[in-house]
Amino acid sequence: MAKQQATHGLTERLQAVLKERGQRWTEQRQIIVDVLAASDGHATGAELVERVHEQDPSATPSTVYRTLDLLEELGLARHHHGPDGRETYHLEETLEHGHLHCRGCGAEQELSAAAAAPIMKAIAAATGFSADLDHLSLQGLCRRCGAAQGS
Amino acid sequence: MAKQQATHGLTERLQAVLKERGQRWTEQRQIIVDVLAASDGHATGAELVERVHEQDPSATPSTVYRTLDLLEELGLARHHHGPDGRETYHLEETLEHGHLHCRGCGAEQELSAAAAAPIMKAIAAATGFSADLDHLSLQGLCRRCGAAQGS
DNA sequence: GAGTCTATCGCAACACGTTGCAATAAGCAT
DNA sequence: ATGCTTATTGCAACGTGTTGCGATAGACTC
Repeated sequence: MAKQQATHGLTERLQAVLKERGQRWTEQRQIIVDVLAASDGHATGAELVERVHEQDPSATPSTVYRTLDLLEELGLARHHHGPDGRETYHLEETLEHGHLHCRGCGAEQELSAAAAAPIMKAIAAATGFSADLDHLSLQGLCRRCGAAQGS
Repeated sequence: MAKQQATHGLTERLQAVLKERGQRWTEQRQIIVDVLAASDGHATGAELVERVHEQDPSATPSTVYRTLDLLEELGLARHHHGPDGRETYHLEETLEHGHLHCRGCGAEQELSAAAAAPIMKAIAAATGFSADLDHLSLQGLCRRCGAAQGS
C-alpha cells in the first residue's frame, strides 16, 4: 500500500540522513516513526507516547519526545499547539495546513495551503513576516457561531 | 496614577459582577488581580503564581489558575499560548493584540489591531471565521531572517 | 452576633513535557 | 569476533497546569 511504501521510504531516508550526521538508527526510533506514520493525520504527544509504549513497554516519554524533536529538526515531522496548549504532531508528508478552532461549537477545521494563501499574503504585507502555516492555529468563531452571537 | 485608578476601578467592577453571579470576593482574588495589573503587559502563569506566592505564601497554584480562568470567563483577562505552549496572561485593558515569534532570531513582535485588520479580513474571506486577535500567535520568519534564509 | 449555606481555598495527586546523568548499545576500526 | 567511542536510552526528578476533595471562610438570614 501507499502508506507502507511511504513509511518504508521514510525509514531509509532517515537512516541515510542520520548516518551522514554521525547519528544512530535505533529500534526505538523505528517504532516511533512507524507509530507516527500509522497515526494518520494528527496525534498528541501523549497519544504517541502511549502507542509507542504499547509496542515497546520499556520505551519512555523522554525518548519519544526527544525523537520527535529530532524528526522536526530534520524536517520530517511538525508539531503545533492546540487551543489548550497541548502538542500535536504529524509527519511532514501530510499536506501542510493550518488549524481553526471554533470557540463557540468546538469544531475544528483544517485550513489548506491554497485557502491560506491570501491570509499569508496579508500577514506578509502587514508585518513583513512569512508565517509558518503548519504552526498556524487560530481560535475564533466559525461562520455559524459568529452569526448566532453577532445579533 | 492612572494605573492605580484603573486597578481600583477593576476591583469594584469585579466585586459587583461577582455579587451578581452569587460568587465571592476574596483576599486571594484581590491579590491576583493586583499582581496581574502590576505585571504590565504579559506574564506567564508560572510568573504570576510566583508573584502571588510572594504576597501570600499560603496561596497555591490551583487558586491562581482557577482565578485566572474566572477572570477570562468574565472577560477581564486573556491568555494565549507562546510558541513553546506556555501560557501568557494579560488584563483585557491592555490593547488587544496578536503575537509574532520569529523562528530565526527569536524576536517577538506585537501585532496591533489596526495592523491585523487586513489579516482578519483575509481570514474571514477565506474561511468564514472571525478569529480572536488575542489568541493569534504566529510563528515564522521576520523580514530580516526571511531575506537571509531566502537566498 | 450566631447560625446556615456553599463558593472558594489549600492540599495532594495527577497529566504532559523537559532535563541531567549514569548505563547501554550503535557503529566503526582492528 | 573484539574492543573503542560516544550517541542514545531509561531513570528519576523537576516544571507547568489541572482536578478531586475535605476544610475554610464569605455572605446572607435571623
